[in-house]
Amino acid sequence: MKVTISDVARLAGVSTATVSHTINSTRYVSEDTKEKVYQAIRQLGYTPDASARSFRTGKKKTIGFIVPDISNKFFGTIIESAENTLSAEGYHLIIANTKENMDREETNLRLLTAGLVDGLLIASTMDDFGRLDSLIPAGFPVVLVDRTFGSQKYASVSVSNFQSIYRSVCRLAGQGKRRVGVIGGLPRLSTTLERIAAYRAAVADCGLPQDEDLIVYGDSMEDSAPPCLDRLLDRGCDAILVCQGLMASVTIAYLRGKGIQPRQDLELVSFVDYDTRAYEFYYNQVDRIVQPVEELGNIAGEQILLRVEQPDAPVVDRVLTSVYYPCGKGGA
Amino acid sequence: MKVTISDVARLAGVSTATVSHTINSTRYVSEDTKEKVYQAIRQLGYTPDASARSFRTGKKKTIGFIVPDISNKFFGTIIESAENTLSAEGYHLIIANTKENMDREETNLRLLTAGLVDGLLIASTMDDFGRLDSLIPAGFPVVLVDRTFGSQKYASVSVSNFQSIYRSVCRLAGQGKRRVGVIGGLPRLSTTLERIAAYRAAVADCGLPQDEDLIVYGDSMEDSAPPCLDRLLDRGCDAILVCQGLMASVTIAYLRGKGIQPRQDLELVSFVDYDTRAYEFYYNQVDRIVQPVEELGNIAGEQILLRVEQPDAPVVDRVLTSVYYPCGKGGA
DNA sequence: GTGAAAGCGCTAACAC
DNA sequence: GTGTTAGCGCTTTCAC
Repeated sequence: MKVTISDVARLAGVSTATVSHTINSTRYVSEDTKEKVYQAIRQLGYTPDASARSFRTGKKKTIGFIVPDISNKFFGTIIESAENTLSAEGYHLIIANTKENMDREETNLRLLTAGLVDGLLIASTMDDFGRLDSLIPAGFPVVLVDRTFGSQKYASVSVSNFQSIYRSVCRLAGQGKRRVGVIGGLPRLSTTLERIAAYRAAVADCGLPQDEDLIVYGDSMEDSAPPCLDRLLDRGCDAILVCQGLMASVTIAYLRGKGIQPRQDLELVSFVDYDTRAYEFYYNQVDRIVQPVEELGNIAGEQILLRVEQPDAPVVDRVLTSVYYPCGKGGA
Repeated sequence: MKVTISDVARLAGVSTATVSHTINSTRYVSEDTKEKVYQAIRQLGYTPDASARSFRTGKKKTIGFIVPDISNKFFGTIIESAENTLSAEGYHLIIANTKENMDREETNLRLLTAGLVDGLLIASTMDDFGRLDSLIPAGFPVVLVDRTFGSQKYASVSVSNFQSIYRSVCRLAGQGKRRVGVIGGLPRLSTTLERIAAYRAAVADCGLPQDEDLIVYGDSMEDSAPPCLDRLLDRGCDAILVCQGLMASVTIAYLRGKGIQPRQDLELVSFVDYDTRAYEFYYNQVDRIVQPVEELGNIAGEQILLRVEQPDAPVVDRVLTSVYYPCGKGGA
């Protein structure tokens, strides 16, 4: 049957306390005793039971991550770097996929906060901060990732694209483009709001026509890109800004399929969520906005660990910035 | 402080046993009593503690998934569909990323089997079945996903690409292509072995030159595609088969960047791991081999649940098949 | 139809 | 430097 700490204690001729302390290095144990304990552990093939341990200590050594779309490489990469940081500290990651669905997010929040995890990373798809907030028990360690809300209640890590987008539009204007269309993600997301705001500001400042028809929204999933693009092409754009990585890569493929050459026929500014090297050939005819995806995940991991271990640490709002690479140039 | 089952029992004027049975519908409770219990639960905002429960019952309602590369959309999609199946049954998913590193896989196996999860999905990067096997406690529920080993010891779900690859090569030969190059993933993986075997068989059967220089291997990660491709181009291929989705999409981008038109300058057969619709324009000049990725994930989820709930269920080896779509045609 | 109470395996306060 | 033991919150057997 299952080998317990008492079995080990008995065989080693010591108390369970000593075995526990030996395993956890939590008080002094003489070399001799240690040796006896480890010997017994090996002999019995003992592994401490994780459930019993977390039950006893209240720590699960597990962080939950509520993600809108795991199959999106953007989130896949964030998860990867967060998991990296967490596993280095002995934490595990539980993934919950919401598919941009608020009810699924609600269900997952309820389940995960019920003693399953020590803390939560949330890339929320909620439109209403109140709804999110009401689902989080008081004092529960939370870090908002990528998508934020105005409130200072929870720590957050996000990327500001205002400057990148603003510059990209100005540069298009400087090249003589007049009708600059924009494709955004889900309209309710903080990321989309900021991006569209930057676009509007630049369009106004550069004296471009402020035509609401030039702004179209997708649902942040792949399939929504082609219809968005078709609408903008119908409306006679001479440049298009695609504000979401997944939709951007689909857009480029779609354009090429239609025989429309980026750069020659249409100026394109595209979000790139991936490691740029492998894809440089794919994006070589478009202006790129590159988000620091891995850094986002790393910081998210660090921040949630901090909050789990020091719940009273000051709430920080970390805002990273994306980099704008005009086509043909190397730097920003 | 924390609200426990005793608090609820006290307020409802019943025993903890009754509260437990009410919550879990595990023995008859009168309507009246039920009402009192639920009332107390609501009033106190009680949530049963998941750790205590799993400690007591030994069931964690959690499955672990050991993945080689979360940021690869292929695995992202498998995770997504597996999580879907699991969450419908109240299970959670813990992700461990190995980055195709055997030592990381070993560490994760040790951690996850130590009472953290009820069962394990493994897309192993191991070259040696013995090493994997020795890390899994006897009787632990395991399902091998995508990558298998000859042994019948564990249940598995995988995709056979033999037929697709064989046909694609024959078709290239039929079009008069002679020097067909192939790019494989990590040589040690069962998936790579089968794919290269299919290639060899077809090359031999079709009477094409059997030149070992036409077979190159990457590491199943993005960055390895361009050098592989350069080597094959140097060796004068008139057709190339890319046997891994991530490397395939990079290959296409790379070719286009070099001004080499698939179809015109070079025939291309490419693995496509994604939902085909959104990307059809990207792949419209290449022959495609499409794996049933979502189905793989769904079945993986079902199988591990089966094994967790009935450890003595017969060990099955589910082999799905990919579909070959010659360029320009709709069906297989 | 419901209650009393044992105990899952571990940690940590207290005792020596 | 090490042992004794209470008890974490829950499920479940046994009893009535």
